[in-house]
Amino acid sequence: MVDHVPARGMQRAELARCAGCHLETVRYYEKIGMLPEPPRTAAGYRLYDAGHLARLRFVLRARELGFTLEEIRGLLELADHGKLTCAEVEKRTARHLAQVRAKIADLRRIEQVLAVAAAECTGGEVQTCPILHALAG
Amino acid sequence: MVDHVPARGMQRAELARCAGCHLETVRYYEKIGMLPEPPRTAAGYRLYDAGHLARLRFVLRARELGFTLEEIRGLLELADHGKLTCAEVEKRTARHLAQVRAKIADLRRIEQVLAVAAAECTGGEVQTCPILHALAG
DNA sequence: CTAGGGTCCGTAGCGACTACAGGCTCAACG
DNA sequence: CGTTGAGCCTGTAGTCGCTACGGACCCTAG
Repeated sequence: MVDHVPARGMQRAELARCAGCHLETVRYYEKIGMLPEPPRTAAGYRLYDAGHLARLRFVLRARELGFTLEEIRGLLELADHGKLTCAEVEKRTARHLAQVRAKIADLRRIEQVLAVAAAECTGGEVQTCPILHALAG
Repeated sequence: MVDHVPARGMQRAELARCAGCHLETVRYYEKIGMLPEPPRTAAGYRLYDAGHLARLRFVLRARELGFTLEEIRGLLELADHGKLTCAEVEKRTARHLAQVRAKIADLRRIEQVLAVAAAECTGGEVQTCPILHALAG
């Protein structure tokens, strides 16, 4: 019985499936240096192990949390060079959190404008439509 | 004394300045059909009037409110074909508002994860860093 | 008459993928 | 053993909404 997440010998499709990402994303991350180049079979097929999977999962999770690939690259480089300190991670997280909060504030303003305009809409004439009025600024 | 927003004869830079967008955005919108092609001088310079300005402002405002250019194109087409009804505008706005709210919900989840992890961080060992723990999923 | 700005055009770049074309390899089935 | 179909390989182009750039005109002031 094969392990659910085999430690070595995964091909690209299996790695993607285990990590829950698109097949081509794996190759893309390799191309831009987010994943190391894996060893290959004689025929040139990539062979991934659990280390690759962990790294890919880290990248994907950080993406889910809204970090850019450049920010993630920074975190990975810290780790790769043994310079990873909790304080540094916290600093970068705080910066990112501020960006997330700014974005939320933006969207809430947008939501307000749209919701107010929609609520005012009485299905009347186009000329007096509050939504179009909001859109016209 | 020239009018602050001259009704005709604006060049591209002036239109962009009046609308508050980047110079090149004007040309881009024309290229993708969001703005009509304006008349030209003998030398080929574009000449915009108040109608162009109003349309450009509409597009920019809708962009600020998070509509995609395709969505805006749809609204403009309704208007251009005289099929613009308040009910239809309301329907599209409601759809967009739902997307905005979904995005806010996404970001709030992200904010929660990051804030909780950051609050738990005690500056301890990297191996136990709650932020990296959150990032590892 | 020349210098400087503004305008013209097409094209390339960003970020983060996704999709495709054309060719190889591999496992299974007849 | 041959064929078929799936999976893998590569490079390239497309997405969205701009922004930037290069090289050629044009227009005005000094």
